[in-house]
Amino acid sequence: MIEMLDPKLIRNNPEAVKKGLKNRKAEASLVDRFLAVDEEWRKLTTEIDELKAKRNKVSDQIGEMKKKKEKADDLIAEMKGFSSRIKELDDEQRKIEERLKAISLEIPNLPHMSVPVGINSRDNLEVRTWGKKRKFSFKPLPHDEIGKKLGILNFEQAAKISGSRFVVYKEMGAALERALINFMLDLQIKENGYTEVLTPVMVRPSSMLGTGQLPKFEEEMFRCRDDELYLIPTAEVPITNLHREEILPAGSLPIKYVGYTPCFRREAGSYGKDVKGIIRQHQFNKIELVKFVEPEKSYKELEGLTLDAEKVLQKLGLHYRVVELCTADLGFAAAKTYDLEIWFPSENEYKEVSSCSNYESFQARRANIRYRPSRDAKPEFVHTLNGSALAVGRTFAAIFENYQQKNGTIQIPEALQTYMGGISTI
RNA sequence: GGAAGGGUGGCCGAGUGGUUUAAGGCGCACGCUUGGAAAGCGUGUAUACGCUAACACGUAUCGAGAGUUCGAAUCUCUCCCCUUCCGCCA
Repeated sequence: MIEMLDPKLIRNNPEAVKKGLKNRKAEASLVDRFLAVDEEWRKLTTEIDELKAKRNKVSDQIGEMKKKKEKADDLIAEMKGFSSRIKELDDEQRKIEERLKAISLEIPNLPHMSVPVGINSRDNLEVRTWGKKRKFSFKPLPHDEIGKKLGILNFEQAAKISGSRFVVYKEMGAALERALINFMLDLQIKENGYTEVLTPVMVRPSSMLGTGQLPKFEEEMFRCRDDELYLIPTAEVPITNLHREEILPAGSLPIKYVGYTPCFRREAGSYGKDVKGIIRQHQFNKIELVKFVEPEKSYKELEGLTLDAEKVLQKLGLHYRVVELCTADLGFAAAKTYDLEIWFPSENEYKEVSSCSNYESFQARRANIRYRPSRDAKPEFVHTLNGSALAVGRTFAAIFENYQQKNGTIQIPEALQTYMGGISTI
């Protein structure tokens, strides 16, 4: 049965779990509801197990007697109807399990003890910045206007072929997007030791369950009409599911993947938000880092993963800040999250280009991903982490804004020039 | 789109109602043997849950679910998945 949190943790430390839930503004009474149903389930399970033990024993006896050509009619008569009683209890048990599962699915992950307690996103903590805001001798334009003027971003044609929240990249715009993808991939593969994967972008419902998009966030995803397939909202889904239902052998951790995929999001409920430009699109490109690690190392690995993502911004020379999300702003499955935010001069605002999270065993439980600590040891759940490195479209927009010149051209960051055929200006 | 075949332990693979508490093999671990190794021989080798201080014990799991039966890997039904061939196609 899928458990979101370790049931033993809830049984043994209900007060600690409640406190964690309160801190992230989740319903703490979930704990008491869970414990009540859990108790019911365990009582019934013990009873059922005893009945089944008797059934198995008597059936064996009957088999033994038949083998010896003895009459077993009395025993068979005695057992008539026995299984139907078991079946009734089995049905009851199944109903209880469904209730237990429904409650479990509602329980979010617990914040790590290092996460600052807060009541909303204003309590997020800026942990460091890199670089400085550029000083402009002219009024910086928003990225979409720059793109339109240069004729390399076209929103009208995108709307014609696909509707709002889509964009067509042209000429050096398309080339820049492509350069960013290759640059980001190469960096993680060659310098940070990640294994490259190129996965399907359409997945089954079972994969969406594995990483937690289903059942809660169904309305956020695009689904095929005639096939049971969803378009992925992030590469986290196919990559984390690579090892679903597996027991990874001792010594195989950490496993580090980097993958490029387009991502698809319906953005239901975001009407009116980020309507201009390419900040919030139904389809966007993203490079994703995913790690499978040993539990005791996962927080060290989170720091490393965040630095791996930051390195992209540093090489591109983009000023950014690292924000640690407070308990109230954490995503449903995350225990701790750092966001990377780039400064956008046209709005004098920082925008998220990466979110790096430690899920601890939360996803591993759902997706049943385990490992062996040593050769003969019992399997344990891995810890999973992932982070964007980076959202390509937003990085593209940030380059437009931060590298724009007074004459309307855009400088290409040095690190990208070899990926752009050596040119230095658009 | 059409047709066929198949899902059994870490892997291969037997198994059509009761010593199958899943044969046998491979792999792996330990031991015996050896100067050392190989071979050979022997022993062991799933997961989850419950109950336990622990050992032990119990229950479930042969793709999933339901049915028949005292008893199902095995019989019946429904579904899922995989493979192959034909057709179409980048």
